[in-house]
Amino acid sequence: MTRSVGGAEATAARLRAAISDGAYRPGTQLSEERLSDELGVSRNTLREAFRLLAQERLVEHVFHRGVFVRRLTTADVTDLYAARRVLETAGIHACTLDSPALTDAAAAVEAARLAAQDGQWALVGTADIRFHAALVRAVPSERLHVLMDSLLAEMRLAFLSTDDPAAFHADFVERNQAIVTALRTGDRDAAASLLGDYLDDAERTLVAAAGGSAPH
Amino acid sequence: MTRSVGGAEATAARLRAAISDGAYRPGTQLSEERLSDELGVSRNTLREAFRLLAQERLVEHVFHRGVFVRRLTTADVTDLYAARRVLETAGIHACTLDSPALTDAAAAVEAARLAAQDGQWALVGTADIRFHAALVRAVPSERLHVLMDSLLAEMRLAFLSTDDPAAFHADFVERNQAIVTALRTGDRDAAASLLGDYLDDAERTLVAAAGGSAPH
DNA sequence: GCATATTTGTCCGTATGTATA
DNA sequence: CTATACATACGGACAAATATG
Repeated sequence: MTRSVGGAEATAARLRAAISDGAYRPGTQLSEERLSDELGVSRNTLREAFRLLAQERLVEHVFHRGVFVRRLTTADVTDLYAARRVLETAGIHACTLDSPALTDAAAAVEAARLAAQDGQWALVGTADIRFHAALVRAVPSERLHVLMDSLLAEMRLAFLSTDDPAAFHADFVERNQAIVTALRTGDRDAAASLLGDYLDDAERTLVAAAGGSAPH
Repeated sequence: MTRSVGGAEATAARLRAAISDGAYRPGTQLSEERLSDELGVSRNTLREAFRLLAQERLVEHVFHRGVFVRRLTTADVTDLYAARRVLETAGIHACTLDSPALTDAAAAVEAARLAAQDGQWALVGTADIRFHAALVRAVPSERLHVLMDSLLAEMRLAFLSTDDPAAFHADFVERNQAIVTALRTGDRDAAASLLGDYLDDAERTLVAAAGGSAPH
């Protein structure tokens, strides 16, 4: 289904990219009038785009006050990782040797490794995210896949809070590789254990980083 | 001109209830002009309500054709149960003896039993749904709770396809009780096993019921 | 295949209520 | 308390796509 260039979907995509890139920092207000003028769309269309982004929890809709780029609290980070543990662990246990999810996960690790060699840190981060999304793909439920994509989009907000988002991802390339290796030998319990450690460490790092930013 | 009772949120709530009650059968189109006149809200407000319901997957938005009450395919039912298995199993394993989730689940079973004695089958269905929602509450992630609520709202569409939605829920009251008993003795593996059987049987029943309805 | 009517998509202007300065 | 800014909702208008004859 193709949308017009000025449609709500396209507007949401532009804002999504801008937020992920850090152009609009967490906490900044997205004024309807200013943005509708800036992006060349009507207020109604912009409001529809806001609704899409609010659904993804990238922006926060405060009643009668406006729309703001979401600022994650430590509670948000904890919540996100609790959800990821459930989904990714289920993915590990549903992952068979011939599962396309395993192939995709392995490909993501390889892409991350190559990007790291070239110093393309943004690509490393994207590949890291793709790896975790691939794990959940082993569970045969598109609804869970959609949720996982949403959680990972929200994670990008957390990454923005770290001093060095690139280094954050780079540290985990080898650990992703270890998970793939365990899955390839059919040792799902070992893979689940490695994943659990991964998530614990990543959560600790991000909670520490988010601790500095005061809520609202 | 009748004064509108409320905004988009209230309009969505009214439509949600009407759909769950079967007033609008799956597949029927929800005309903008007719409904905005019927509910006493403007077209813009109604469209806003449609977006909320589409987000919950209760209605389907076809570009330039309109909004329809969602008609679940067998693939949808399978997908829903795959997602429920992941979430509810995680809830079982996160459920401790002093967990509020266990208390809520037990209360839901008791409410279902009382309603069944009085022949209040609609209440039995509501309590059954509340039981499964309670299980997932043991997982400390609000994002998963929201997803579970969304999945259960979608499940109501599947229940509408059964010949006798009331009997469907009534059959499972005792099995819910058995799960609670297992959890109270701390035997989470037994509870998970009982839950797995429950979900398998329920899925089979609904897939058989949904098999008759052909997709548009 | 074509012309028509109907329905949806988008945008505008305005009025009202609410929160903030 | 007043003034400002903003979100919410309404009604109308026209464009675009679809359905119908």
